[in-house]
Amino acid sequence: MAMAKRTKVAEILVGEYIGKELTVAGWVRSFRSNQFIALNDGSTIKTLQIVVDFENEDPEVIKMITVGAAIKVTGTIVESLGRGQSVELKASNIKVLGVADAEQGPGQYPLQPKKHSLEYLREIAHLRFRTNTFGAIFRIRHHAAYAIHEFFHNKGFLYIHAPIITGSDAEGAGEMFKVTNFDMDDTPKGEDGKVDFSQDFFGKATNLTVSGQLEAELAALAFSEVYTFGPTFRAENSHTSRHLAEFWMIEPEVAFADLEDNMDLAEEMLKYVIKSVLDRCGDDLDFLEKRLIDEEKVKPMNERSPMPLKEKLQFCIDTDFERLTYTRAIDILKNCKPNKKGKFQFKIEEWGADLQSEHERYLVEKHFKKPVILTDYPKDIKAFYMRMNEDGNTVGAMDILFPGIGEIVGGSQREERLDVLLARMKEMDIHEDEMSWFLDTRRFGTCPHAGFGLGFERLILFVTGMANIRDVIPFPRFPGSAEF
RNA sequence: GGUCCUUUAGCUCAGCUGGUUAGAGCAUCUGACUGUUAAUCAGAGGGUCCAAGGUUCGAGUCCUUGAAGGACCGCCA
Repeated sequence: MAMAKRTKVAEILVGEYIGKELTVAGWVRSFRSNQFIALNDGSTIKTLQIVVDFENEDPEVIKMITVGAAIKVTGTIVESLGRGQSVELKASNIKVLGVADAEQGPGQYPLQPKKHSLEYLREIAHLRFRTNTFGAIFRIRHHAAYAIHEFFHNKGFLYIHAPIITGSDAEGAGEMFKVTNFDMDDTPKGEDGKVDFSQDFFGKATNLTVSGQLEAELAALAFSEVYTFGPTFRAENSHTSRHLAEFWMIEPEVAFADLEDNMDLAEEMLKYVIKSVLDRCGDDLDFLEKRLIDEEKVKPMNERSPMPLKEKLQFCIDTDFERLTYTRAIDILKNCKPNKKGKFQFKIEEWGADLQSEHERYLVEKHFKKPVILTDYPKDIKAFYMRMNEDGNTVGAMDILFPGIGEIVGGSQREERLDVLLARMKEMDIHEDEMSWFLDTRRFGTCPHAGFGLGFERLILFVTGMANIRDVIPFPRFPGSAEF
């Protein structure tokens, strides 16, 4: 038997329902005066006020209405007599579907109608969805993901599902997690005493993917324009608020495109997603903006955000990203005040140095004060598949740097010339035989192509104004932690 | 992998140069009130001060080691 038809809170708050009888279901956020329930069903950050006729209601039912309880209420929508809301539901029937034990001790409902620390909520990630902050974050995350598919679909890109288990260990993007079906206490050994993966499930050593790029390249050289959007895994021992061991990445790959096309695509996509979130998640952004301002009140002026969240997002849409070469960036950094005064932990001395995050931050937050695209890095600090420039020293790479986040996109024009690619692989000691399937694209109908990787969680950090990447993915995985 | 910070009630925190019975707000429980907006008022219960060791007449406070959490750096998205 189906549950009686219910109307979502989001719908009630914008629709014409006064005088109508309907049913709602959700979780109690607060219960005041034995009379007013703030009911949230996740469809919006807002709550619907339920007015209980406490004089005629069963006292046993009223006792079960506590913060966190799931209830179903039938009643009539009326204009509110109070000030905080325009409409409310006058309850005629209340059914408690699930109580939330409020007694002290183990089993107590851990969410109270008050501010909790993000660290505490991280420990109860299975319940943090029910808070305003995480409700807002994950509604925004959904809309951002939807906007990404929408953007690429509208442009005629094909969504390609790259494999999560990969037989390649040369994706070149970091340490990999091993995938095996072996009994770890009794692994088959070969004659050389090493683990014999030929007896494993796949008949070879396999890993979790660190990037879908190589597979996306294969597809791009047939469909012209493709993208992947899936989980990726890095077994790096990273202890920062910007890294996860499991994160979601968007990787478009475009044939017949060069570095400039690549930058145009990335900038257009970022603006599209940010605009979609601004257009569709206004209430959630309002809440997060206010939360951020409150949180920053205790910080000194120079550590606060230069502008409120929504204004920052609008600014990002309205501004052309600053595009400059690595070489020009080094010039600016070499001659900037902090460098000359020794304020940088790592002084910029000469061309070829890898930029530290303090340098990137200076360029984005102090010098240009807007998103920056850095291009044409020295070949020695970039991956083997990036296209060699005419100068023989730099490659057609591009990194997009965002204020407060740092690198949000990393991409390049790919090396499509077989001889040049082979030479680079030899230089960087990457074995040709393992990559022959990839090299086939350069052997058969190769063409100029380009692509990039966008860290989805880093984009969500930016649009929500959150500070820790562990708070923008439902169940974060990082060194020492894989809870839930 | 490196550097630094934190750990006191269910939650958020205060606790001064070591001093005798460790506090507040919220939450919980009891009662009052009943058009509230994180309701209000009165009362009650609730503590292995992260753990182990040390210094001291005396340690929540000082020292050592460990654990857990966090920030930053490196690796990158």
